[in-house]
Amino acid sequence: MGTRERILDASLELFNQEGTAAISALTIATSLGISPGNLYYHFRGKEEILAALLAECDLALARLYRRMDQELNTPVDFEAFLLSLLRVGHHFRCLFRDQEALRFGQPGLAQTWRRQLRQIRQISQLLLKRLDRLTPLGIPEEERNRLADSLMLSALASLCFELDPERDSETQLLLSARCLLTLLQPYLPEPTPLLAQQEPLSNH
Amino acid sequence: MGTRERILDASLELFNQEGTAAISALTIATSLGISPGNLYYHFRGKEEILAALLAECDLALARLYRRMDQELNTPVDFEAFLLSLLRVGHHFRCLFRDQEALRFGQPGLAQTWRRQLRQIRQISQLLLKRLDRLTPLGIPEEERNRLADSLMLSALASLCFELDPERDSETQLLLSARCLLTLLQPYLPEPTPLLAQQEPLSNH
Amino acid sequence: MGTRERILDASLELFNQEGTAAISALTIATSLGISPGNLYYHFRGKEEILAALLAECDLALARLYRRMDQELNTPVDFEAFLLSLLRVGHHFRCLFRDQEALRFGQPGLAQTWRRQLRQIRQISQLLLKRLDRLTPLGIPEEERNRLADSLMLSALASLCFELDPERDSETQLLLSARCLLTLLQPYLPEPTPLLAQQEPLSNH
Amino acid sequence: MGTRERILDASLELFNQEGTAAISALTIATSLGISPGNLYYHFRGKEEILAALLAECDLALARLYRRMDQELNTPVDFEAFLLSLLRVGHHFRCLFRDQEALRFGQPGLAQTWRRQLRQIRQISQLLLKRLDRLTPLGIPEEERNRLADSLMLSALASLCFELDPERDSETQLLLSARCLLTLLQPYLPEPTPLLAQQEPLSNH
DNA sequence: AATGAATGAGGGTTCATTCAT
DNA sequence: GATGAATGAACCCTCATTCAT
Repeated sequence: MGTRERILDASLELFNQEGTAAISALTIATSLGISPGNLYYHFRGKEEILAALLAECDLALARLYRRMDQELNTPVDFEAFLLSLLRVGHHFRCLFRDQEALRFGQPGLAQTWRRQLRQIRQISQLLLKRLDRLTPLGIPEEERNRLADSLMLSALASLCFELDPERDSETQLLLSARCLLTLLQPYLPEPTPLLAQQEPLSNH
Repeated sequence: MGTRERILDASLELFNQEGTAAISALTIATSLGISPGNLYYHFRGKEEILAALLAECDLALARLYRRMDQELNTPVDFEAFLLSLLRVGHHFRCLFRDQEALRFGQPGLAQTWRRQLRQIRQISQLLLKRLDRLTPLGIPEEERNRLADSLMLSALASLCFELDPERDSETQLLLSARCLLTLLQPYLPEPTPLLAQQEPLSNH
Repeated sequence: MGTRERILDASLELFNQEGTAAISALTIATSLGISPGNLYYHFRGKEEILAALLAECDLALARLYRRMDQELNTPVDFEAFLLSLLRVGHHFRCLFRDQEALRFGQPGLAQTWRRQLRQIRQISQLLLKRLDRLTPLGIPEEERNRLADSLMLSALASLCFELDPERDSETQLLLSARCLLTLLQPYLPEPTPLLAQQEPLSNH
Repeated sequence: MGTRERILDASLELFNQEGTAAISALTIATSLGISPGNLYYHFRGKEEILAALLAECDLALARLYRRMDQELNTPVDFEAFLLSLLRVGHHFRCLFRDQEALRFGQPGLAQTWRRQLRQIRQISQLLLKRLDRLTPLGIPEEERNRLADSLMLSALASLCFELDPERDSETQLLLSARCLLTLLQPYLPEPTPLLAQQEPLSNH
């Protein structure tokens, strides 16, 4: 694996663990056993690393969105997608937690970030539109979009705030997904499989 | 107004505007026209200021919660409370946006922050419990709590992410409230007044 | 003496001795026994120190110019002025030697520098105009101005290049002054006192 | 053209444009489209490039000096030589502008530089000696040498300071030459052709 | 209460230079 | 001859924090 990729991986790991503010360029370099000069040979600084991670996240979401367009054919697929989305979000969770660095850093970075947020919003609205076609939700478009926004916000917040920090991350993801499905529950004809499960999440 | 209070006010203002990371102790002191030494006479550092703001937020929420216990008697009151909560959150929005400083700063601060998050979660669950008594939601307690979590997460996220950054903050608050009420809509016998309004938010 | 002044003095000393490029902010601070932070408390960086030195040089020349306007009444005064000018230039010689830092540094610094050069040019032209009134040089204004430019250039170059580096600086100044007066010799009715001296400069 | 020559040419170009301090080895390599390793294959560093340029300048001046010895037969030739000298100086102007790098760099470089300055001084003195033979200047040798020094200093300074930065470089050279000839004017029996011209430099 | 000069650790960044390929 | 990743020293600068006054 090339040095560039190793830097990105290590950075994401460290950023997720300790927050972007707490991690200096030197910390990243040291954790990889490379010199600071080498790190700056590959990235012009911490912000450029963040930008690269943002681009990676962007790409992962775009890829997921394209698959959604093709493969979302049953309500069960919907749940799978929700989990996939949450998984991507969790993988890049430092990006969602560190609003400040993204909003008040380089102007270019802030702009990219806003674009990405808009994209996420669109994905969530299109997701519900798709679901509406599979099993009509029985609400006007405007209300459906508000519902999509709420879902997105809940999802983003679950990445930021970790309601149950003591659980392992996989369980957290499932709990988050459950929470989101609960919001959709009233509009669906029957309970989703995930919600119907008998407490599989508590035996950890 | 005492210097201590002026420092807290100015800090909150600056933190909200530019993020806690971008604001140094000197910046705060300069913006107030006082010396850095004087700032350190009142607070041992930036983190202590954050801790004080956290305590203020805590207090405001506790006060609100006590009022809720007494005054939440009709579904209409519920909306008012939601807005009040959002307003408090918006006033202290830097606290919700800067997860990193709170989670990875002084251990004491991180602990206080986690306690506060738990308190907010409790408030939201009690809020729904109250609402359930006023107009039965028709769902089991567990589902109601998940719903409360989702509401809370959406609310927190709306403080962090600003879906419509071009709108003024009052409108943003109303839009957030609408989003949250949409989530409750299926469980309520009739549309809430806020949702029933004919597009009052667009003519600004 | 205040720290600010001590920094300027030490910087000028070091810049003159080893060149501005070779002297880092840390070197200056260390030579004064103060911390780098303290240096940056007084000046935002090396360029700001250079700018302050430039302003000091500017002031010294302006003061000299005002005196010239009042006190230049005999050809003998002229010589004294020439020496005073050379002395000021020698005191700030690093400014004349390090064209690059001044021309390619901060735009503001470069502009100030160009203004100063224009001022020096004016002083030299006014100096000759004055001299012309005291003892007519017998040449048209245009030629007189070219002569003034040549004098100025010779003077600047003598600050930059040190033709006799092994001599002490006072002797160098006198030799420079002699060189400049030689240029004026053909236009003056009688030898200037400095030129008439019988080799006083060689017995060192 | 070999890589070595291309490096020297590009370096001189960049050094003249932006100053030697502002140009790093990487900048030179990049401007040529070669790798930094390749640059270091040809030169051990920036200082060695400067040394090579210094040697080139040395060679150009020595060649000119030899020609002078043979071809300077009329006062008109004198003007031509002056211009040739100025042209060489202008071509290598970065060397004269960046005293600091040359004086405070490698000891070997500084020594070479001092030798070169002495050579230039000799050339200027021999130039005047030659001129004296063609048209007697009527001054003792000592005064003639001081005159030669002044001429040299003016010439060097005109390379460093650019009195009229807005003019193109060819015009600047002609103006410099005029300035220098003005200094000789009183000693010459008749106006030199360049000075006799009716303002040919202003209609550009 | 308040000042403001001073500290020093640490972060970001550059760059001359090397070396395996 | 040439590449380009890698090194490490040094530099510039910020900032939380202290302390004599």
